[in-house]
Amino acid sequence: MSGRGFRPRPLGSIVASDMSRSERLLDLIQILRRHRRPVSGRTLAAEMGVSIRTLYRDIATLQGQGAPIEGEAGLGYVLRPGFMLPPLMFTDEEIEAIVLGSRWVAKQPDRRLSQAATDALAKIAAVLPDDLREDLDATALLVGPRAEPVEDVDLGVVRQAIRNERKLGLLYRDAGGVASERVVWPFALGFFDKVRVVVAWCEMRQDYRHFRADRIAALTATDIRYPRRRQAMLREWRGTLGTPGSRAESGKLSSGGAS
Amino acid sequence: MSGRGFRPRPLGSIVASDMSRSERLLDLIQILRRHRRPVSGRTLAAEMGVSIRTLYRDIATLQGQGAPIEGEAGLGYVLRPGFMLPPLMFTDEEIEAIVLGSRWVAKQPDRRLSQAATDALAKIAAVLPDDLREDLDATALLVGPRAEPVEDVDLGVVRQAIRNERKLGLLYRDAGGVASERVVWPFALGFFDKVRVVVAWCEMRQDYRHFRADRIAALTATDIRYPRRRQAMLREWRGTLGTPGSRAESGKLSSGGAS
DNA sequence: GATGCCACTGTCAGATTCTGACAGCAGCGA
DNA sequence: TCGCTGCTGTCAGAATCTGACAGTGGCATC
Repeated sequence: MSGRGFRPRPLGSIVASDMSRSERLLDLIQILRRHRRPVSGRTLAAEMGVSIRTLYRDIATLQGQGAPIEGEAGLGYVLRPGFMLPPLMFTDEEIEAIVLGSRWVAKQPDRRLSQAATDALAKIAAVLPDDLREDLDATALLVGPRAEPVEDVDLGVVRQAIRNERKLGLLYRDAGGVASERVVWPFALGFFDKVRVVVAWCEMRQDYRHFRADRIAALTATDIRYPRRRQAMLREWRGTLGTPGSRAESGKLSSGGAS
Repeated sequence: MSGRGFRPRPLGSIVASDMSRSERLLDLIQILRRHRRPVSGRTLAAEMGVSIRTLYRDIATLQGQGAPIEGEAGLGYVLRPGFMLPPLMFTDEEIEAIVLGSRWVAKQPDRRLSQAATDALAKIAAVLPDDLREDLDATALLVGPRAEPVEDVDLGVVRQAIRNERKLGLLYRDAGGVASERVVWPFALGFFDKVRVVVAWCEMRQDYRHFRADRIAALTATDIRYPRRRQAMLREWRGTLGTPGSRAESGKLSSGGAS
């Protein structure tokens, strides 16, 4: 009668029977993620209903696992950005999909992301049984060279700006080769036709524009917060697209670029 | 001193300190994966150096986790195809790469794989903290409609044939629309220019050929094992490609298709 | 239908592990 | 110096896990 299909739990539990320890470890990470500033061990212990001694033990265990938790005396604990995926059950095809997708990303022009995909693949491959890995080599094969064109700008800057809702200075060269300098409010970083595309509100045009990453000549990060919420702009922008259809990432872009 | 970076272990250990139970559970899955036919509980127990009673408890626990283990009296235990990923530590960018890649796969023509990617994404999303999920919605955005053309054939048949090294009957329509019937030895399923491509040895041409999935009119699975090893053919085929370069999935295909 | 094999459950004492409390050291900023 | 905090050692009691034993029911073979 039991377990058919995987049912995710609100907070990952590693093993059903040991409700306490393993599950608590996952919870601890979630709690740490919630706090941006350092949290004292005592606070964490209280939040988990456990003694401080145990908390220290738990942290040590997690660090032994590779969790990037840093503790500094007088301050507290911080979790370096990152995330620990709890154990997940995947079908062969789902793993195939993930591996194939990651291999595709690894071949994309976005250098940081490409590297990240390679790293992720290595981590996944390290825990896969040999036979499955061999299957994947044959079946999740990607043919074709790395996608051109490689952009020179550091898209990490864009990601940062999006995450923190900051204005961004842009030196852009449009399809005709005409250069322009703009200040934009970036809120999404998309893929279109093998190119990464920054989607933003353009202060100059007073409208939504998208910018092909390979045509961006220079980026200037700023500390200036733009006045709107990222999510709201994303929704609004989606509304302006032709396809109203599916909820997540449908739509199309005109072929040109910013004007 | 402690944990910087994640170091994968040969066999996943969930929690360093409880060397015994949680780690044993992962091992058990690995052992089950190795055996294709049913294994008796006693065998498993012996292989793990544990009593039968404990083995039953472990199996129950795993099933509670969602592991697709099936036991039948008089036979033994079998693990339905699938794999349980142990807890893995990913950076934000690595998760972004995985999600982006999976979203890309979800938009590909291969229906089964597309569905698998969607399922995998749902599982991952279910365990991600909200803020990270929001970041990903903006930053791992995929723009553009589902890739055309959608093939009609069931590529699952091809996967099966590759996995078991069986011959495959093919009704193929080439670029000029000319139909032909062939028997091929499939050994890889690749991606090229938005189309899935079956790579195989063609008995008719006595050479390696690739077949665009959208031009395959019909597939016939057989039980006839082809005389060579999949891996060897894959290596050989790679050798025939222009690019000798990187080890994994480089190379290019001529634009045509099979002839 | 008798027999053998096997999956599964209940129970219970002993082994193992985890936990909390107490004590103590070290780093850091006020 | 003081206060706050991270971090370690130790140890007894609590919680959990484990193995042994007993018993039920399904299935195929003799």
